[in-house]
Amino acid sequence: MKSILIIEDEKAIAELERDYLESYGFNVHIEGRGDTGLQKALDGEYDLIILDVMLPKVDGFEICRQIRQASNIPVLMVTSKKEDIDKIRGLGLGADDYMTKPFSPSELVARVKAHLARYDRLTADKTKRGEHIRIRGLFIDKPSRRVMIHENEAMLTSKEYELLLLLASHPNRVFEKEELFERIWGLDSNGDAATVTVHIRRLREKIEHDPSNPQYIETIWGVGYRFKV
Amino acid sequence: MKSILIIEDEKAIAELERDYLESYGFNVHIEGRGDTGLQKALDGEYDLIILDVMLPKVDGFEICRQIRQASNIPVLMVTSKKEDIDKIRGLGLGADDYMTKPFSPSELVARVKAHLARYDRLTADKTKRGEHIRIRGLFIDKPSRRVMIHENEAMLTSKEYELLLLLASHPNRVFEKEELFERIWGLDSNGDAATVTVHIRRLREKIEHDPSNPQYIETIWGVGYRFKV
DNA sequence: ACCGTTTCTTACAAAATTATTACGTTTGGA
DNA sequence: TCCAAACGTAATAATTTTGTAAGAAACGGT
Repeated sequence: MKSILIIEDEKAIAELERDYLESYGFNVHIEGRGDTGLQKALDGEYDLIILDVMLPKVDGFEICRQIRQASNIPVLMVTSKKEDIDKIRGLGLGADDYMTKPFSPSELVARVKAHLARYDRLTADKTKRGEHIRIRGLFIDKPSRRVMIHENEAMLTSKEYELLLLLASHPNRVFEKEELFERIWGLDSNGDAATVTVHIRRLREKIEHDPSNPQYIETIWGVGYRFKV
Repeated sequence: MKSILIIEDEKAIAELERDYLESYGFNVHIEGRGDTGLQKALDGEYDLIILDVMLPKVDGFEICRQIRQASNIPVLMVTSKKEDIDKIRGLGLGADDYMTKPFSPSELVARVKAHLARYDRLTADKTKRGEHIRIRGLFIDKPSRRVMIHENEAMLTSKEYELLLLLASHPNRVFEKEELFERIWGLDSNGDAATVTVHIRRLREKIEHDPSNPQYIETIWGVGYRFKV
């Protein structure tokens, strides 16, 4: 779940925003002052910050500048004065968006979603080409050895991961059980290929919606398995 | 110099945009049709695309979708129909911004600049720059080699600091124990990787709230460790 | 539809890996 | 030089993963 920090001294506005955002499944925290807000913002625990311009102690411009020193997370500035907009732009603070009060809550949610999506898109991009595999609802990130199945992380053991990676790296190719065993367990290993069956089963348990009717790893009778695409 | 592609069938509008953008030092190219525009867009020679929704041959929605398959460059959609805005959002095309005609040229330039700046900001290599790292409640200051954990300084020893820095410099990446040992102790070192285990333990003792349920440094069974983010 | 073969599925025990603690040695600063 | 902190090693405990076996189910050819 994404977390949003609202730095806003008008309690009524802040709570309205919070209620709306929470109803869309966001995790929301409110800070009423500039100084404490800045501290929270720099904690790095939030995915997006909604920042009022006029604040006690430290104003929104300064907070935005300081956030940008430390991170690139989306900052959405809010103001009631139209002339602030030019100032935000002119100062080159690096705010991602700005809205003038009053604004509709649905407009706020739409923008928040858009910014979060873009941020994910652009920062996920640093995973260079070939460092991850995406096939249907399955996502394999090699550097982190993580596997996501429809947004949820599948906690695979070492052997399960290697098995999946090998299969998914060669979509549709059929691997004999013996080959799988040799490539993952090693040529010298003394076990037998029945082990593969059990591991395939355990893997399916974790990545398939219905392990008995697998969508990803298909059994090729009398031969072995393949990753279906 | 940044290059901008305008895909727009109304010549007058396109040329107005072009003149204005050029006066701000941008390199501008105009395409009047959807199909040729898409081709140009996929060429990868532009830094930003201004995209009209209603176009001959292929419409703006489709172009946007296809651009997003291939890259993350900023796409600014333009339309004269207000209801298109909701459509752009609803479809989740990944457009970065949208403007309704008529709009002021200075507004256009301001947005273009903002999107280009953000894109540069987010795609710049993260690990290179920065004297410090901030992830969740953890703060690592490289010049002073100090580590703060939720406002409190953690007194790390040399090896502990190097371990943490290496891990935190590559968030989520899994390091094998052997690699950690080699990179911190040196290739020539005669010890073994079990040492890493003990140091990880000591490090956790200092930075984790509950060292037995680590929030930062995760164990990857059978492989090594990684800094979780 | 039957039968031999292959795979699925489950449960349990063995094996491997990491966590944790303790202790002796080394290092660097006072 | 002395002392305290840092470090490496080893032994043990705790935990997770893995291999094996055995009965059930599914398949394919006849």
